[in-house]
Order: sequence, then C-alpha cells, then structure tokens
Amino acid sequence: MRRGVLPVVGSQITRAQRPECRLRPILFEPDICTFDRRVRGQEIVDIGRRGKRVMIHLANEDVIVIEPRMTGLVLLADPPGPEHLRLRLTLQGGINEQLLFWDRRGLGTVRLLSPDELKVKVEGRLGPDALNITHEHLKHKLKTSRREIKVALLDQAVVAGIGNLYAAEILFLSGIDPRARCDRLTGPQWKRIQQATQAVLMEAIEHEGSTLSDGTYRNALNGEGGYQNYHRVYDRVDQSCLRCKKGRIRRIVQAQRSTFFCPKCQQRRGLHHTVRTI
DNA sequence: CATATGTCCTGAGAGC
DNA sequence: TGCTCTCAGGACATAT
Repeated sequence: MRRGVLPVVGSQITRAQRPECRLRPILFEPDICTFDRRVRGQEIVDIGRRGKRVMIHLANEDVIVIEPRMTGLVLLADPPGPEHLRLRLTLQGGINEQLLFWDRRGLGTVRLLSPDELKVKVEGRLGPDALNITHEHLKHKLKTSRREIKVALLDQAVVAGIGNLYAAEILFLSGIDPRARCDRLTGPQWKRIQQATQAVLMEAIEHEGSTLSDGTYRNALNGEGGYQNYHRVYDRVDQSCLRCKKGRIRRIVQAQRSTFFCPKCQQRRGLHHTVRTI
C-alpha cells in the first residue's frame, strides 16, 4: 500500500471530503470539517508505514494515519464499487488527482494526528515493526507468556505488522505448531520465527499482497495482488502439504480466527527444522 | 497484571 | 429460487 501511493509525494492537498455522510461513522478524527481545514494547502512530503498503518506525512508535520483493517483500501485509481468511499483527498501539483480511502466493511480508521498525538496514539502502542525485530526481542517479550504462539504473534504491541494470514505462513516456515505455548518455545525456535517473519513478509510485499477469494484486497491502482498463489497453508484445508507432501493441511480456530497448518511439519515437540522457502 | 471474549460492519458462498 | 448461517489480511473495550 505504501509503495502504491508513493507517487503522491510532492502533491498538494486542496480538499478533504467524506462522500458518504449517511454511513455510520468509522473511527475518523477529527471531524471532517476540522480535518479539511487542517490539511488544505498542505504538501504531502512522505508516505511511511508503521506495522499495518499507512502514514501520510504533511509539510506542517501533521500525519494522516490510515488503518485499513479487514477491507480498507488506499487508492489512487477508482474504487471497486460506488459505495463505501470513506475519504477523498483532492490533489494538485502531481500526476494524481486524488487519493481515496475505500472500505466495504467500514472497520478501518482514518486519523489526522499532530507529532505529539502520533507518539502517544501510534508509536506508544505498537511493538517494533515486524521487518525490524530480532529473535532476542521476541524471546524476551514472550518467553513467560502462556498464550499460544499464533495468538501472540497477532498482538501488535509485541510485533507490529503480522496479520492472521501471515502468522499462519510464518509458523509453517518455522516448523512450529501454532498451538504451542510461548513459554515452551526454545531459543532456536524464536530464531526461526524471526527468520520466517522476514522471509514471508518480504515475499508477500514483492507479490503485492494477497487478493483472497472474495477479491477484497486491491493495490493502489485497483489491481490484484499475487501472493495468494504462493500461500503454503492459508486457505488450503485438506490439501496436501507442499513441504512433506503427506500431511493434509488442517484448519483450527484460535482466538476466534482461522489457523491453517500442517500437522506433520508443525509438531509441538520440535523436530529438526530449518527455515527455507519452498 | 495477563488473557479471553464480544463487538463493530458488509457481502459472498454454503447448505437447506 | 430464497432463505439462514458462517466466515472474512482487525483491533479494541470490557469481562474474567
């Protein structure tokens, strides 16, 4: 998402509007009038990312923080449908005329924050970014936790940026049972989780994310991602494991969310295992 | 304090 | 066909 909207750096925002006022407000702050007044005339100086949030940095140091959650899209092109458009930034001085936030389910959030608010409301609540973690950090944070590793990896205060699909893929590459309790994991296993996190996320970014069967996720130009073609376990229930060829991928529910794994490759009593892409 | 559960939404697909 | 039910790349408030 961040790469997709990078072309708007250098553009100036001439207007901010919420096209669908009758929709139940998603978490949106401040109200659109104040929002519009504060961003009008501001140049977009950078686009950043922190965990799963896209950060649009303005010349006056305010930051627009977009949290897409399940179905939110940050778009330069026209959205997938006429409804559910949550924010339109009209632009000038660059190639693109607009930057949109479109969100079918409306679980996403858009906030305009000052540098101080950013520290408290974003930085203060997130762990280090998933692409920057060390295995020491993971171990230190979780070695006394009684939670299952899959559930803990989704905690953004521990590591920022791992979602449900990726947690499953990461644990598959690590050869670790998603139900394993954190306080039972060994040093080498924490190391493998860190390596697998790096491998999975870099690969997914390269393929521009996963457009699942419902077709929701789109890149900034409303195109599909390609990583769904490389999933090793996610959404592959009953299919044979790509690594051992024998195990059938299982689906279980943890913390009310689906987990997919290979019961042969991911056993609680750790077998010899190295992280490698298949 | 840490961990578990309910809740906010829309829409696609399965099953009857 | 038309209905109900379940489930979906998430995070947070509230309960235990």
